Amino acid sequence: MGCDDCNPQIPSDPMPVPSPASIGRTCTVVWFRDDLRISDNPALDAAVRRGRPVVAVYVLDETSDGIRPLGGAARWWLHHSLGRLGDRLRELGVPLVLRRGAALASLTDLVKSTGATAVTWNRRYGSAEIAVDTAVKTALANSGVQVESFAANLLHEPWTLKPTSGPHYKVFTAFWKAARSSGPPRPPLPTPGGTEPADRDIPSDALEDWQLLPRQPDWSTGLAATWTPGEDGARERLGCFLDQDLPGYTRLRDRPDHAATSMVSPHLRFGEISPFQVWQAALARGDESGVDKFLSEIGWREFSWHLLFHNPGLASTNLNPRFDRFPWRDDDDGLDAWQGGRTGYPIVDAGMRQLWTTGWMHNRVRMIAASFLIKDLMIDWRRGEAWFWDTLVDADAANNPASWQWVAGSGADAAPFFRIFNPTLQGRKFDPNGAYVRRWIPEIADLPVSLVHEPWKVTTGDAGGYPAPVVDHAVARRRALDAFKGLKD
DNA sequence: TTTTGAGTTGTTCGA
DNA sequence: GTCGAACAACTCAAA
Repeated sequence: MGCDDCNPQIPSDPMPVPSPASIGRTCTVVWFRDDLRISDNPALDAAVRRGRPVVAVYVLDETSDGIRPLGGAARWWLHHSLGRLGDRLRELGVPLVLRRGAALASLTDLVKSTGATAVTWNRRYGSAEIAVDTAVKTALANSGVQVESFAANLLHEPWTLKPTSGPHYKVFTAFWKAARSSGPPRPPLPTPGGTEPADRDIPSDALEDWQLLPRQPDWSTGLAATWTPGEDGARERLGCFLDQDLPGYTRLRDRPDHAATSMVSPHLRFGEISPFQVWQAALARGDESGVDKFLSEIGWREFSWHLLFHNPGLASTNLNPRFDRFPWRDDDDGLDAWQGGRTGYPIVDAGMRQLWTTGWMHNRVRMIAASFLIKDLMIDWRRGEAWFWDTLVDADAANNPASWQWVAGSGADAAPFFRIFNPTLQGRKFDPNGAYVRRWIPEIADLPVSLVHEPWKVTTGDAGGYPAPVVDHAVARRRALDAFKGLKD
């Protein structure tokens, strides 16, 4: 992504200063979740400030009620991110303990065995996660352990922004206006210094034993070539974006044939960088054009979490119940073609292949691919959401379903029903030379620009075996419009 | 309480 | 080739 030749202007962290070891003192446990960073981490900061040895723990919880299992791409990312986090914590004198199982049992066991007198963590906002955290807090408090939680992963706690009427914001513009006028986000916390070394013999799972990495087949080669999970990779990615691409962001952000977007989404997803850090770094670029546009993307992330907090069923239930009557088609062949990048529409297929290879898809192409599944194939948005959940490295519990519902028209502030993307026009408009589709679809790499987004018009030869369109867009569009008409009362 | 303006990302058709 | 209107109504948020 052209990041080798730039120097991020974000200062690197100071070296930790170890304190003298002490024996027999109580420790503080920091429970890491979607906040795999040591800088601007309020829970870690508070634990270090207590002046006792600190023990970090990550719990792979696949059993607690309602916790959504991680997708395959996310498991790959988690493995590498935990590895990096462990390294950085070790430099601070903090061991990272890995436990697998229900969070409640894992935490109470760890607290008991270490004799910890306090536990800290940064808040989560999904309903199942909140239920787990509440149960853990109650159990620990009942046994005399001090528990403290912090705001770390959103600029605004979801219950703090409220419209003058109604329970919560449902329109982005109003939400973001209120957010921005509520005062500037706090500055990021500095990286903590060293702590008293903790006992290193606390039993921990081995990361390898969790088997988060794909085997037989190992499909992660493209992911490894694209990403550097971890706090350092996050800082470098953001720095490169701000230095190189922010000035042209407004103009080029919709162009998948340019690397003009930040690609910090997976780092934010795993909390390797905080929105407070992103905010401060972007604003430090002064009033460069593109800053507000970029910050509003952070705003959409905030809005999605706001929606999830107030609508726990976001990933499974139409926000607009009228869509419960929508006549979704049961089309396994269509779904298969879409997932495999074989719909016959180059811009859709290029996106789906980019997703499969790298765990990421350009935002503009996500909209086109989602619109195609929902409107051209009339396949339930939940099927698409599930696929993205499994294959995206940046899928989070709020952004992914909120965005799918937005495209479907069933969500908050949603696209109007008549907005049906024409994959040919979108391809011509946002990939005018065809560089993006050629990169991901070698079958059509040699077609002239005039045909590269409409390979079915090729009369000589067979476009290298590239499939014919699975549906005729004009026909499919008509069909979708008729279906939407049926939703009226 | 009522009113009013507005609402991320588009396409097609006809003049 | 360009441009404006139509495409549905509805809900939200603030005055």
